Amino acid sequence: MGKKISASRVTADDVARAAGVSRSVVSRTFTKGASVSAKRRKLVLEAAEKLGYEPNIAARVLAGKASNVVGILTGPLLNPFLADLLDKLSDGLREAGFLPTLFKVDTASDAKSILPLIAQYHMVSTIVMGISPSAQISKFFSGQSQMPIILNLGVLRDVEAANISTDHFKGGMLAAQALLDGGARNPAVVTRQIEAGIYEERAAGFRYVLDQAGVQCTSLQVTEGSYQAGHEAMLRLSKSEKHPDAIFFGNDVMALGGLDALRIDLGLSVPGDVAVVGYDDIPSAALGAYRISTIRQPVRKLASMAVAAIVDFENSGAADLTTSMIAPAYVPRDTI
Amino acid sequence: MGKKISASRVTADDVARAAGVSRSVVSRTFTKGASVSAKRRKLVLEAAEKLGYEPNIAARVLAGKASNVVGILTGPLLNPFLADLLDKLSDGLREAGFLPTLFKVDTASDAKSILPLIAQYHMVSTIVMGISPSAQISKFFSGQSQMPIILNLGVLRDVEAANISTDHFKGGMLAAQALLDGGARNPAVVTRQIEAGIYEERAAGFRYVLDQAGVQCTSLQVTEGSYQAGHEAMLRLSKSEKHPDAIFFGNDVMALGGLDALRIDLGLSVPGDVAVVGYDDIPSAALGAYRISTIRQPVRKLASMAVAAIVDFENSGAADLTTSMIAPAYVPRDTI
DNA sequence: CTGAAAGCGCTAACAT
DNA sequence: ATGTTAGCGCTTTCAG
Repeated sequence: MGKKISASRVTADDVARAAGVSRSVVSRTFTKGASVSAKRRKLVLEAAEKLGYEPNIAARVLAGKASNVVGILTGPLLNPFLADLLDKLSDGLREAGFLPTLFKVDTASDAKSILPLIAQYHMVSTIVMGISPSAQISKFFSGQSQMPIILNLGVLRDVEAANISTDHFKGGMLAAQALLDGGARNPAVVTRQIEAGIYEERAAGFRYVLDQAGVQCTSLQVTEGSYQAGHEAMLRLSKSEKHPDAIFFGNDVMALGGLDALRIDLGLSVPGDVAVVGYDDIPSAALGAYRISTIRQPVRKLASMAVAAIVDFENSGAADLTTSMIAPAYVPRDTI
Repeated sequence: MGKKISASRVTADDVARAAGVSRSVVSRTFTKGASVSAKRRKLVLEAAEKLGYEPNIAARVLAGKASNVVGILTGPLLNPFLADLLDKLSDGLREAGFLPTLFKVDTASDAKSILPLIAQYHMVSTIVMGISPSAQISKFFSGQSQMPIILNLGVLRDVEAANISTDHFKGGMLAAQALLDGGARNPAVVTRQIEAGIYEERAAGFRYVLDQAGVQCTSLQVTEGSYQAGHEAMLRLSKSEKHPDAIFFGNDVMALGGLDALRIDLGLSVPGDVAVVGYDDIPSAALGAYRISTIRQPVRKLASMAVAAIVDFENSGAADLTTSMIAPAYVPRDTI
């Protein structure tokens, strides 16, 4: 019990000695674009292989090479949309040669305590997603020599960072149009209250199209984006004076809860009695028993743009703090 | 466009100068358990605060301090169970002062290419989860001076690593017992074929209890653990000679697909005509339209034990390569 | 308790 | 193309 693990590490000097060359040659061998004769390179590679040498990143970074680690400050991974985004992000980052390190927090206020930590690691970039970037975070960014990226948090005016996001206003518009096309006369929208205005943007786009069409809209705001919250919101909505015949849920998880309330608790038919649209297009939205019509976020595009921004930053040395809004798409299924 | 970001960093020397002390004092101030007079400590802290100093981790590690980064080699995060596990793991790791960095791969063979990368970072530990630890990975571990942890991959004989897992055999037993208690006469099990034997362990436990009870069991193996796979498996099962009246799906996602096949495609009632048990207890299993009876994996426990193992390793300097199997629990819902 | 000095392993001029 | 040298920012003896 308690197996001792060999702690000795093989250094470039060891390899140099074994290969009968200087340390520089070893370093160059492992630096792409450096000049080493084929003969010595082979010598070094063989020695390295035999000794099991791997360059020490800490030393490399300290010696002035850019670190290739990018921080990901994310909200709860129980959120299927975030998990998906993280998945795509790690793929993209890895392909581009970056190493994602995770700072997961449950609330925006948790994030504060993590900021100093992030600073210590001299990341190339840190990507913020799934939590509202408070003033605190914004201020932190402006003091760092790294590329700050805010991912999918909608329109943000006060943050100095590259802002890459789904166009949530547009998403809301698509939802409204779909519902209208489906014959909605009395729509409602349930949004979630969070610092970042993404749910509000969705709702605003929704109402905008409705206004244009001269249709009134009921709004309901809940504090969580959960199944429970969607369920309760639906029940509450059904008790209001004007029974809505079409509901736009701010995300799919809430739509799931709302649908169950509608069909199981209220005994209504969807889309017969009430039409429903969700948002995100998480896997559960496609489940046979739900098949929720929803607004699909461009996860892959979001991820690849974030990676591209970091690559650009490395090449140019300057952060391009542009805002990019990517249009989502309507996915028709069986709830409209 | 293209905002230049200030690249200058504040070093311990800067702080020392500003505080009128030597660099050593600054270092000690930031090393817990070092001796610095209250007066100078205050001086240093103030100067550090004013200049926005954060110790450079790369330098610290290079100078001999243990790195606090632990690698997580994980399978696809689209797997809700893995996402959940990762979520809990990052929380635990952070509380214990570790920094999780992510190596996400889609298949076990992808993992090979990542191994050298992991070596470069001199992690304290790396945790493998959601992919089958091939011989390649095993061999890699044995050469490293870090704590290797295999998380939730079942019984593994050939790997030199701490093995922390749900007791999948036990899980299978629970599933069988539940189905038997529900009156199953003609059960079936659908497992997934992967290198690591976890699905096979579940099925083995399942069959073991059935054998004891003198009940025959149909087995079906699929290549993916997806909704689609579960759906197709169910359809196939229904066409076989002996129509099963109880199905154990190797995971909840497959159970979801199977349930839809049962109710929507086959027009059968669950649990009236056929009983179903899943495995994992992912959020979707609890959805109103499904409410799958399932075997819940001890995610929190899994995560905390992994963290504890790393903490132990840091304290003792020796890796405790014990195998720990944690019992899952049966969660009765509406499909039995 | 404090400061001086010696590295940790690597890269990047700088001379060959 | 190669070797030599000087750091990167920090921790840690070692004297004082």
